[in-house]
Amino acid sequence: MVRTPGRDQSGLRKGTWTPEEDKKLIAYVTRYGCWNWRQLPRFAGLSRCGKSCRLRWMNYLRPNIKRGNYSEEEEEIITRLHESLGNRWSAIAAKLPGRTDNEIKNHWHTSLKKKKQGIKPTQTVSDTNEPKQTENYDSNPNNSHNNCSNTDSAKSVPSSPHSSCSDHLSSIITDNTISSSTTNNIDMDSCNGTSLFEAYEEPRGLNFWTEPFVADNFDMGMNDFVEPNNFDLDAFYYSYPHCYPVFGVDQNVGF
DNA sequence: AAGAGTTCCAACCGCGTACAA
DNA sequence: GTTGTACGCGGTTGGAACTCT
Repeated sequence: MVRTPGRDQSGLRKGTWTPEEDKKLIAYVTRYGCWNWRQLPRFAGLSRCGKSCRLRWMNYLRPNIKRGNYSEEEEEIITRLHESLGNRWSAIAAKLPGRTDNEIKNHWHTSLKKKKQGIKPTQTVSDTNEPKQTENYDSNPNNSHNNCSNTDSAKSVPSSPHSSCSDHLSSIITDNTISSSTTNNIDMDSCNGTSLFEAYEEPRGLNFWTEPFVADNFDMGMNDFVEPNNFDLDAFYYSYPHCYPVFGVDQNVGF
């Protein structure tokens, strides 16, 4: 499922994102917003192309992203919209708060298309009572803060089992820098009617409004990224359980 | 137990569009 | 009108996880 990390000809990293890279990207975007995706990785201390950063943020790290099982209601909406819009996944995603076009596209090809064609989709782990262990954020059974378990009980409620997780995320890192500087990039509709501004809490004494982008690390070099004050990795993984490392870290470490 | 086949989804790639110079 | 740059979208792929034989 994950791609082998590698580098392209220009030395930029490719493949799976590491938790460290995620951390850098989130820390940077939540503080400064995505003012220029092409330049962003350089200032964020990432050896990635801007396109890759944008994709990672939009499809995985962005607040309010709903992950996991689709409710029947959501599937119905997707099917209906696909009939009218065709493969315009971004347009469909715009109607489904918290879902990304990529995720919808994948779900369509793996499940809904077959359902529509009358083919019973192959039963997968997610269709059973067994939580799929490959998801980072569900891989730690001892994570007492992870309320986003992929259990079947979630199927009985309209929203995704991960919605609570997303809500939690948004309340913690919802960011007016993002909102103000990237209105084109952040789908405001995906906030379930709650403005990113409204839920925003000033993180750890930082004032995003009074601290200009050029603040402390504008003139830094490629690898001189300075994390926001008192960046706490534990707090980070608490807020972003789905970024919890899959490899190289003791999965049984609870929060 | 082990190898083969299948499924799923994160990530990549290329193209089209928008916009500024 | 042309060119260059940046972004967004949709199609495709890589490979781990899972299932089957």
